[in-house]
Amino acid sequence: MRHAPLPFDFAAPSSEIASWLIGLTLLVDGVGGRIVETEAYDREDPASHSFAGPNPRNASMFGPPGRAYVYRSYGIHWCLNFVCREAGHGAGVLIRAIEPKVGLETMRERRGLRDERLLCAGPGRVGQALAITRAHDGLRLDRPPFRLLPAKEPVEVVAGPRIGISKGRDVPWRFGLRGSRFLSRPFPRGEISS
DNA sequence: CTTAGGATCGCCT
DNA sequence: GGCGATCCTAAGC
Repeated sequence: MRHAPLPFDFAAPSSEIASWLIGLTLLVDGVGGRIVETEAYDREDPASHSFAGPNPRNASMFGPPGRAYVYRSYGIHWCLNFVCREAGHGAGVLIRAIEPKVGLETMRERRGLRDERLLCAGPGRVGQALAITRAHDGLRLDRPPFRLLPAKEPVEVVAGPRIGISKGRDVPWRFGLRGSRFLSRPFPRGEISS
């Protein structure tokens, strides 16, 4: 597939942006790697934090696009999203897995692990490896500490059902880099590619 | 390989 | 009081 040029328009639908992000490099304070797994969420989406309307936790999801929405998962993990659509809409893309490339030792220390494969294989692990906290909530993605870099080569993107949700399993809004060994989980065989 | 339980917080009914 | 856009560890097959 072909990537949208950077900087692309975060006002696009979250399902499109989620697939565009696969293969791009994300750095936070110079640490990170290649995005290999994302999930899209939208307002009319029972699995989305925005489904029930604005509240203090999800406020930045209803803010301007192109910013971070950071939430606390299960009271323990920090998870990073990119806000999509127009301000007030309530859409976003969850960054679920990254192929570690830059700052490997920093990420190993933060995670307390050596195994590269497990450093960023899941949204909570990404948060820990990139030291995401509430302080990042609402920050612009086109400025430090964030950096989003274009892919060097075209990538093959696969899609499938989202993980860890009970409602909204019907839409294939999980996207991944085909064949990557850094996914949080493998994609079901024979899934759609683009 | 799969399954089960605990940690721990914010918003919901 | 219940339930998550999760992860880790331990135990079972």
